[in-house]
Amino acid sequence: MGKLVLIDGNSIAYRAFFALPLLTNSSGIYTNAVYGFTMMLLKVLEEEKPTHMLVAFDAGKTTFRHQDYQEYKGTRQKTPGELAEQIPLVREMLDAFGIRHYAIENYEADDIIGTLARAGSGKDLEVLIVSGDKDLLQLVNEQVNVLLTRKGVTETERYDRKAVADRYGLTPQQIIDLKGLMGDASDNIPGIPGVGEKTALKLLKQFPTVEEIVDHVSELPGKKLREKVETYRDQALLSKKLATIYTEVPLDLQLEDLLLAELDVNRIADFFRKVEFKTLLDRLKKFSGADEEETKTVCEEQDAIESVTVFGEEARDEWEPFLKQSGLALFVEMTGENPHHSDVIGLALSDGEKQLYIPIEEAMDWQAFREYLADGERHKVVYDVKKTSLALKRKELDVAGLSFDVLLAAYLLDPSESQMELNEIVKRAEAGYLPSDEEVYGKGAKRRQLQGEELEKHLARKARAIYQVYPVLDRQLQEAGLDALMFDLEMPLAAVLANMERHGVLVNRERLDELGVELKRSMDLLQEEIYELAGVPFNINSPKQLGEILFDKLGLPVIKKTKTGYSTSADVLEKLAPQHEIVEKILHYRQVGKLYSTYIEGLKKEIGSDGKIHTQFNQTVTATGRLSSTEPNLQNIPIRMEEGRRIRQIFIPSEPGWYMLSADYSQIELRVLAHISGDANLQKAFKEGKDIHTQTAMDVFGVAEDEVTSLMRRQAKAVNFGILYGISGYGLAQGLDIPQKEAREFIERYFETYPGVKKYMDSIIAQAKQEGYVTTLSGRRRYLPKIHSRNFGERSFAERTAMNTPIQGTAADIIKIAMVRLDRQIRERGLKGRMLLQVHDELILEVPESELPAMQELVRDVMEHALELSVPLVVDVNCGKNWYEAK
DNA sequence: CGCGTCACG
DNA sequence: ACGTACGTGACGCGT
Repeated sequence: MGKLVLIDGNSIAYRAFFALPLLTNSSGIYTNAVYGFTMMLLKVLEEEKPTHMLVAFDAGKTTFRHQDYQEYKGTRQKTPGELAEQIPLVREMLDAFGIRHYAIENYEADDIIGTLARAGSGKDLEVLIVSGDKDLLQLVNEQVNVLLTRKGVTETERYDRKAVADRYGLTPQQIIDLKGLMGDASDNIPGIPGVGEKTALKLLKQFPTVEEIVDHVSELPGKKLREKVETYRDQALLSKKLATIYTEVPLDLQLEDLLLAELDVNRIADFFRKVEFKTLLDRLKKFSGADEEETKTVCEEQDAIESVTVFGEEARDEWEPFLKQSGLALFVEMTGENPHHSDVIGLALSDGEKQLYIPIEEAMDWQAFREYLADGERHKVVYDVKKTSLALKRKELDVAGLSFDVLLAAYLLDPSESQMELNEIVKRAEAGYLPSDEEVYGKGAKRRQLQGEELEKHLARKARAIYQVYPVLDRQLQEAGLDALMFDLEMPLAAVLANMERHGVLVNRERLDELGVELKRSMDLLQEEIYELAGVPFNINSPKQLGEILFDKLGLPVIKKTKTGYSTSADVLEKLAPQHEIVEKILHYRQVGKLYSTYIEGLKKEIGSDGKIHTQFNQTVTATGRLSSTEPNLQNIPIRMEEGRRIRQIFIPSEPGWYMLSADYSQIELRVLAHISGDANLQKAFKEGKDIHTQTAMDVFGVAEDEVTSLMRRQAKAVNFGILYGISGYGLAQGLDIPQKEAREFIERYFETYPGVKKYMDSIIAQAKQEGYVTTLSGRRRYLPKIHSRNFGERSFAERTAMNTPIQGTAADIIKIAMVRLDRQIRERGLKGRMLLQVHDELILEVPESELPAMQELVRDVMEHALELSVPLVVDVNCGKNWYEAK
């Protein structure tokens, strides 16, 4: 029996376009949709082994559906130009594969697919439909399955009758009824207003079709619902009709026309070369009969390393000219992930043709190499500059001229993909092929250290990949206007961070132990009391067991549920506190338990033999441009509650008589908002040095300063936070624990007071839709493909992100600029004090007593003038004998 | 290894 | 009707 695969061309191209970053090839042509489409196609060919195939496209703007309903797809946004221009290329690609594509006036791709699916199953073919559109599910039957894209283009979900039933509780035919009732915003199909998926499914459980539902209106539950169904009866029937795929399109092709011929690998390879899909050339192998000379050479060229030399003493003279070059790629291999606790194994260098592997002992013993490393004039390209320099400094090798980090470049080009592996970067840049670390090293327990030739070859391969990917990324950075951010900010910052990490923060071990004993005692006591009140001992840390005790045994009311059972989160427990004295004890136990396990035991494990903690500041993780901190995370040390705040007492200066100095920006994000929104009122408040939350309370509640109650200020503060996060009535209601209606009124009044902010929020969303990304003041980008999503939740999330990212990201830019400048100033002035930590809007330094006045002034000056905004930046500086006291 | 929870800005 | 506040990382539990 044969297999017919039918692809919804527009849908897949659209998915591919938004799933992949908007990358161009060297002639400036956008190719992301073609690339994604091709990936999907290769996957289907590989996994499904079809005998027949067709890709259906929509033809013109109007279809037979417009006769019934003129507004059909009336709200649909215009296809972005960057996508539209790729459609002819998609057709060209299909031609290269010898795959038929088809469009016909007056009908949509769906109808072509429907017609052929019926024809195919009539001819005893197994049929598989590939689309991103759930509507196609209506075509499912015993012979017809649907493959829906889930995330991106290559992650898919297969639907047969059972899968449709599991997901919707409906038969495939009823998908039409579902849409008839709930409508479809993206196609502008109205359905019944006020009926969503939930209500529609409920109705369809009662009666199987729209027709029967409207015929039995009187038997439906709820007066409102009956009225709605009654009023919109015809609209529902029309909607169903619109949603129904027409399966009798007059097609001028036969099933035989869709028969797949053997792939013409050369023709495909020509196309791939034309559009510069270098990595896809590799995958072609699987389809070719190995004797295809051309592709074979291309592929082998790409993954085989012929020339790797392992450095030995005898070769020293021979390799010295190699080291004279500037622009070599350098990769350093360590025994583990954490550069503070791992050892260096060896290094690999590449000039794109020759690769040299040097075991670390040899490297340290080779003078010419030491000179090469230390020479800032000879540039080195690396993957992860911070880790590389930490590794080399650990071996007391001087290093200079690490001038391009492909990891940082990849991050700036698309910060949504956190900590990209080298093979990912190479794949995206279409600059060759590299296996993933997981493939090479194995994962979990199977992870192993490579040895001998395997190690040498792999590192050589990595070094060469770095060399090859560098020019691509360098050009992409320039094209995106991200080069200044790269070379003037992130690269210099990496060096600053490396020094902070390497120096570490000294811990007062004695104080840590004291606090530990105290917390443990408190925990044991609370545990006893909780067991007593519960009448039975249980694991308080298990949400499952705790839920059973609170809600089953003690019968407390269930306020919120999670996927897996009762919610026992703090906000739920706070509401239950008045009902039973056990609740307060549990809250306290949780708090103390957290402090003990994360901050006492957790930090203890991280103290090194030098008595210090060396965190890692990750520069390529967050989507907004902030840093993150791991192993341990020193950016979330408690401060809000006094009990936890004392943890800060354990962090002390590393030299006797020195002080901890903390400098934090006051309201930096709201000031950034005032600047970028240009709102006159908000700017005025900051220029006059007002307490911003009090000012907001005065404006929003229309009262004088002395009439602002603490409740009003608290609520105004929550509104200000909400604004920064991309406000919604629901979110603010949650934050303040008030009805949504009230929250919406607050927001409305806020926007009346600060109309510039409202204007900014609207325009930034429009901009995100237009450009596909948003930027910070320094031009840092974040792509938001989901801003076009037809899924409300996804789209709303993208919109909030569009509002928040420029604010959070600009604040991140500002403190990063300050750090680079402060570091330079400290060195130029020959000061001994040094930066230790950064906590998003705060810098922590350790400083000798004699430098305190100068350093306070310097830090404040540098931080306040990192970027000149239309409102002043204000920095508070404090110092003390430990971090706790520097408040 | 995913989930719930909670620490921070 | 939809279903979230934005950005992170670490811990303990239980599959």
